[in-house]
Amino acid sequence: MLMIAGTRSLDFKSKLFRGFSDSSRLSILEALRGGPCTVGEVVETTGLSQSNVSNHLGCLRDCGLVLSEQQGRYVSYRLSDDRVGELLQLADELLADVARGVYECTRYNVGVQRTATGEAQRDEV
Amino acid sequence: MLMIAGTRSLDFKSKLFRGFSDSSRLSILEALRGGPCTVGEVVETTGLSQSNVSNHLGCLRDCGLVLSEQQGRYVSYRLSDDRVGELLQLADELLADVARGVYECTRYNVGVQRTATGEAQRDEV
DNA sequence: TAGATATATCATCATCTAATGATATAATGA
DNA sequence: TCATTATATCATTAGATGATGATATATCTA
Repeated sequence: MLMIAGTRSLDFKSKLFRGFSDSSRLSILEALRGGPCTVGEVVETTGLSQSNVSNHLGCLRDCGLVLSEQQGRYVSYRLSDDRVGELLQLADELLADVARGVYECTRYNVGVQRTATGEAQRDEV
Repeated sequence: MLMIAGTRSLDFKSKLFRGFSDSSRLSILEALRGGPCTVGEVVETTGLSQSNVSNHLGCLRDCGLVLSEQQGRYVSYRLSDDRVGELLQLADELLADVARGVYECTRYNVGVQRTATGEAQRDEV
């Protein structure tokens, strides 16, 4: 059996992409693209619940996509690397061309996320 | 409530990234990086089961990441856009620097995939 | 036409995952 | 110190997801 790449490295890479593969985490990353934010600011910007944001930020930090820094009783988060933003940008550009395909893809129900208040359901493409 | 980006476009993007967020799909995409392949060739290269590969290819096609072309009783698949490969490349480079974080991230058990024969479990980073 | 080959589809099931709500921890200020 | 604020942790639960195995659908060839 020929493996084209080490399964271990594929696991790493899939784990990396998994950081981007959830709309809540994406909204957090997009928020941080504008510069460092405290947890509270991310909560405010994204409309997600505090515990949810904290969990996702922990996930993103564990995976190396964001860095955190304690500042008094606040914790400031920021993207760990310019390439995180580059990946998001490249995805935007790719999406612009394959949007129809992604739109029609119904294999995953990513559009039906549960939220605390339902506010984040607003659609404004 | 201020949304930093349309939730609809975030859904699209998360769906796009979801195509990359599974090690089986990544192995398929890596296989196709070398050029077009039939389903059988992908099965051979990745060591995944035929129905599994077919399901994932269908997923990747629905999401616009690959294109398919019937050739007799074979179906040839290829990456839909150079930027798909670019995303993989950029991820490789980012991974090289944040590898420690991703390695230590234990929030997702991506390393414990079930396979038909277990052959794909071989680790060769 | 019949059999073989290549691919797709689909139900099932075990497992994974995100959101919630409650609670814990930590830092600040009165 | 005590109350408040900011963030983290964790168990629970509903729902999503990947692999499998059986089967269906073409397509080719003898």
